[in-house]
Amino acid sequence: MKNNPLPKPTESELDILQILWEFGPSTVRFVNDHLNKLKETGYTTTLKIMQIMSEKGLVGRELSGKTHIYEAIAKEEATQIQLLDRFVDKVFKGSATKLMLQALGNKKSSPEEIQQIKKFLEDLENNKEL
Amino acid sequence: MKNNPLPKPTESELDILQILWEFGPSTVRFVNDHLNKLKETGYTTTLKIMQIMSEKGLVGRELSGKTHIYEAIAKEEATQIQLLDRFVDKVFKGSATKLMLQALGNKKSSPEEIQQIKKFLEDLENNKEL
DNA sequence: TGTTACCTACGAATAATTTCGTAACAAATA
DNA sequence: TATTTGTTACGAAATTATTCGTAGGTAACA
Repeated sequence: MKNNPLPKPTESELDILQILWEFGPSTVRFVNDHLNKLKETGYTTTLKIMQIMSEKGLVGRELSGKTHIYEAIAKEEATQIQLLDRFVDKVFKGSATKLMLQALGNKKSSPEEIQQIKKFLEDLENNKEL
Repeated sequence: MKNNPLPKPTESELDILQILWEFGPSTVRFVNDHLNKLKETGYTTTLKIMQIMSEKGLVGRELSGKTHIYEAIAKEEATQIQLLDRFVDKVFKGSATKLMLQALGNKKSSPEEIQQIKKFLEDLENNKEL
């Protein structure tokens, strides 16, 4: 039971977190079934990784009957921000603007999404506190 | 001398690419010195990774006297886009918009940068071809 | 009861990445 | 000439992440 900042999840761990974030507390069986829609993964592989995540504090678990129910402790937004920060530094030398222009130029956004972003930018300009 | 798509660079390889992108063709010594401003790294470690990058085709090299001059073959923008695509999929389930709102909300952008992004968005709306 | 079906725990194999020691060579230098 | 310095090549150790086999348990069930 450490009290340290949560470690950066590995790729496999992130796959599992995505499922826990989307569906809430789940069994290994449930997570593994969903994982297998994405990529072939053995049950004990998923189990092992979830056990490791539990040791790291990324997830919590409780016994329900004979099986464990796992729950994400790492929160979705906080994890995204943590990874985004690292990524911007590593790949865009810290320039979030560069990243955004690149993302905008490359991935197609719908007119609605563009509106959404514009609105957000205007809010940002009008009110520095968000 | 393969003709395949360039592989995704590892983290260490990316550190080296950043230096080659910034300073142009360089020796191992030069790259290692710059790397050491970022993190302690032995000379032969850097050499080894650059040799591997050469095998993978991420960099080219030519002999100049007795030392090699290395040059990035993987281009900066193309590499950033490649990594960004993967990242958006993995971390934001493919939603570039979500990523941008997060990046905007978290990293502080200057008014000039916000203007730049707004202008870009307007161009996007007016003219789908950029 | 015995067989099947699930579950956990855990060690170990595999794979991918990073680090570094050592050898060999050549050029500069004391 | 002998030593120091700087280079490449290469193998292998170390580290980190992933995968999986196997053992042991319990519950359902034929």
